[in-house]
Amino acid sequence: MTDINSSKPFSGGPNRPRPRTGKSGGNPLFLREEELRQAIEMLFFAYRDFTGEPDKILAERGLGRAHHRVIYFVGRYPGMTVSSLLDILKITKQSLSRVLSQLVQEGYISQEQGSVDRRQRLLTLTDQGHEMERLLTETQRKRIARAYRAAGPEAVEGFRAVMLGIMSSDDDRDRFGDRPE
Amino acid sequence: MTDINSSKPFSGGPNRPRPRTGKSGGNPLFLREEELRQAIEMLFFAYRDFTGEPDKILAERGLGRAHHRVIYFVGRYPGMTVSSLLDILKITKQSLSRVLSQLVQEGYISQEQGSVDRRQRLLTLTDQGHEMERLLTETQRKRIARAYRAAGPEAVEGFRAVMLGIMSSDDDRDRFGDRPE
DNA sequence: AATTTATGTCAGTCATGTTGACATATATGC
DNA sequence: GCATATATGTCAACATGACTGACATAAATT
Repeated sequence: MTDINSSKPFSGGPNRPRPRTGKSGGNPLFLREEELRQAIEMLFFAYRDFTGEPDKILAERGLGRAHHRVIYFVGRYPGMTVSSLLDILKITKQSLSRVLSQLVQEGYISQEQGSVDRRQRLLTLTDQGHEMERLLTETQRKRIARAYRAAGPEAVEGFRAVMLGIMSSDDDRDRFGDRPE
Repeated sequence: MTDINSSKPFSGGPNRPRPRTGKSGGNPLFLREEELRQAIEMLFFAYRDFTGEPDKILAERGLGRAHHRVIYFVGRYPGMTVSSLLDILKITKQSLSRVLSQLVQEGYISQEQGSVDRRQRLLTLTDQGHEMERLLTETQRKRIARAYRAAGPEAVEGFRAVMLGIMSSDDDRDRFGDRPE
């Protein structure tokens, strides 16, 4: 076999596998089922590619996706507390601890005692942290910008509405309450 | 402190962290930056919740998210080959191998020698595999259905357009070429 | 007959998540 | 002031799922 087809799965030929759709032709549920499955797959493919570039950059520096998340959200909410971060990421304190202390140690994040509640360690990015944040987020911002531009403003509204609907909690939806006017 | 606020990060008070937006007020790039960051975060929150329920079900049965992906795509493309699966998942052969052989051993997936190319192992779900696939996918289908219903058909079109734009490769976009009419 | 392809496997490593227990400092309620 | 709750950190042990690199086999292709 030449390699003409090898990079394209299911690229043709009599034995090309076809999606299994469960119900048969005229059933009105058929389309709905197919539509929903496509959404499931789109989420998988889009998220896989969305995280791919930052993952590469991180790996070159001995960091992982978990570090990216922490850097991202600390950059987004400067002075946030550890518990806020735990609420957002929905991982355990121990999982965060490992990642966070590494980031502090390697100079990406600085901790400062809270003035109101002195038990809190308020988290902020160092200059190095900001630089890394920009480097990582830039790839994702470009990707989204490209998709938004290609799809148009109405599509963007639709995308946002569906994404909000997919989330489980109102608390998370509320983060997006203030639309950019 | 009472727990009135503890479940809602940033729920108020003078010290509530605010998003850092980089550029200042009147800059037209400001809104764009905020809009793009919201998209980045929506992808994170939506995907986190989207995978949460299946992950729980899987964990109860000693399986993980990787098993779900394999079960899902084999259910979707019955008779698919191992290399097709590798192309879709974009993981290494070794990573897939462990997951796949466990699924075969535990009776979720059966392998059959290809008739055209006898090197191939064509993958299909067993009855038990189908049952598991339904169990797992049902939670995600319901979630998407709810989001689609709430957002409306135009929003769904927009969602699809943006998701396609986020993907890296035309090969993946092509999977969604045949719209449900 | 030589090469390529499809698949499988072994050994080792790393990142990231988990649970459960325990420790410390600080804040809050009575 | 004392008891309790909260915010944070830390230890040990473990599982999953990704990786690399090397090697093996059978079948297809050239």
